Amino acid sequence: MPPKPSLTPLPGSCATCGVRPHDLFRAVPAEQIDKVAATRAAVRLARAGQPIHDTVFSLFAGWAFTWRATPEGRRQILDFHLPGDLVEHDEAGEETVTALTDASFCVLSRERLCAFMGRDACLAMSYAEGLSEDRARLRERLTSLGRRDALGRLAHLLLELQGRLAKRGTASGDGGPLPLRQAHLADALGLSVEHVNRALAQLRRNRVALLRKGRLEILDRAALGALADWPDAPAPALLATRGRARPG
Amino acid sequence: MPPKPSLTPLPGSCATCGVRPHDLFRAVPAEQIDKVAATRAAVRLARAGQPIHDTVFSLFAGWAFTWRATPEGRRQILDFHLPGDLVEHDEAGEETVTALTDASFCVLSRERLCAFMGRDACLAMSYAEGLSEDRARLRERLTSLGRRDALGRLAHLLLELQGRLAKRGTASGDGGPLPLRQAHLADALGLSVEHVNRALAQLRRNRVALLRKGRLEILDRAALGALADWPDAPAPALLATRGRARPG
DNA sequence: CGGAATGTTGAGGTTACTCAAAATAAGTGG
DNA sequence: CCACTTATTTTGAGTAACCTCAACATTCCG
Repeated sequence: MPPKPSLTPLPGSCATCGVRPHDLFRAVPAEQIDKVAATRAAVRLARAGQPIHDTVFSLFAGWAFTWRATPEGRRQILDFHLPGDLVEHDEAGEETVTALTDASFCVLSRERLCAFMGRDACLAMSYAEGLSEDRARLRERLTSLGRRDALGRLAHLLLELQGRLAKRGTASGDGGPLPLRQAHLADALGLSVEHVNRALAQLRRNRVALLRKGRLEILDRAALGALADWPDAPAPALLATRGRARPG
Repeated sequence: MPPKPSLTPLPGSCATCGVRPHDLFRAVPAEQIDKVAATRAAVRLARAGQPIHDTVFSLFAGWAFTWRATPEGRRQILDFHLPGDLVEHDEAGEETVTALTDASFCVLSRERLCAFMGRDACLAMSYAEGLSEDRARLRERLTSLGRRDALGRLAHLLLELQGRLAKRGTASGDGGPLPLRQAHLADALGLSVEHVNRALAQLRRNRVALLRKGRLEILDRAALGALADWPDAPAPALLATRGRARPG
């Protein structure tokens, strides 16, 4: 028997590539598609859980994530990558990229890409735009880890991912595919797996959101948004149980 | 009597600007300096603690920081800005920029800057490089807030800032100017002021680092690095007191 | 069917928070 | 330079959120 066939069809030519409208090359006019194709060094496939060593690639199908290990064997997930995302990392650096699901991607030549960007300022700006979005996302996350409690962090991340999926047409308003294990959530949110589990249970119990079998179902978007925004102020008791009641 | 004179001399022409070697325009050749000057809409000065409403500017002297407010009146500091940094933000967005010290800066015209970058791919790449550094810094911070304890977060931030200063020649290996209040540290690290104070006290007590009167003095760089890297593993008991001793 | 990975639940401990107050330092007007 | 006010730092006591450890249940997959 041949190896299990990929669940994700391989990308065809750049001209017909389904994710191109959302990726780095979205601004490149049709007649220059061949230049895009020229930056492509290879098309590759990674199984779920496998590290990806290529230092520049454009994700075509599947999810990936970038993380950093701690000496104690823990990890901090720095970002999740969805189809269409450009992913970059130094081979030398402390950061690692791992496939979250089976994933296929186009490996790009850093040299050729840089050369292309050096000539085409629009492409360079499109690249900058992507970096700027990354930064905005990281700033949101930083705010989460710094000033939101477990429930707020979780709600915020769920909404972030749902929003990114929706932008690609992969998710509707009330849910979408979300192939994360609770361990991934924990490592992205700076929490323990057990605590994430309890927070998810709370969302489930209160019919706010449901995560199971790789799908997220948002049952009460307003409540989820209120939690994500911030623990207390904007949410007028949409959830009964936010920890035990305050003494005062 | 005229208003208290600024402590920071105003920038002269772009050609002789002291921070240009470290800023966005570092790659612009000498004969095109006039184009740089053309993107400059104004030179302005902000007093310590004042908000800066300009949406694109290049910091010339002094410090600033970008932060986000929570409905409860708390804040998360997202980044600190040093001389030479390009600072951007949406006026509409949730983020605010505030001068940390008295600061002078060149306000840039977003239109003219974009036009310049649209023509000059090198400038666009230089801009992208800055964004990439921002992202790397934010990733480090995210790791701090997610997986490091208070002492680790503090050590890491102090080293980060010291490193950035050193790159500009403003700090030496064993210290430099650091005009932050403990409240800024707390809001950047996701801690309470009191806890930051205790952590600083511990660094002081153990002769690792000293922060007072707007200056940081690093007494034991190795120990500080060990703390920053991660709580336990790489640090062979350089500090006696890391919380109370473990029972086991 | 059996093993491994993942999810769930409980008990007890630790870090960091909150509240409160005192001690310093930094400004300000006289 | 001093009296006064205000901001910042420091210390303490009690508490809450989250963690760790340890089982156990469940799902996944060969």
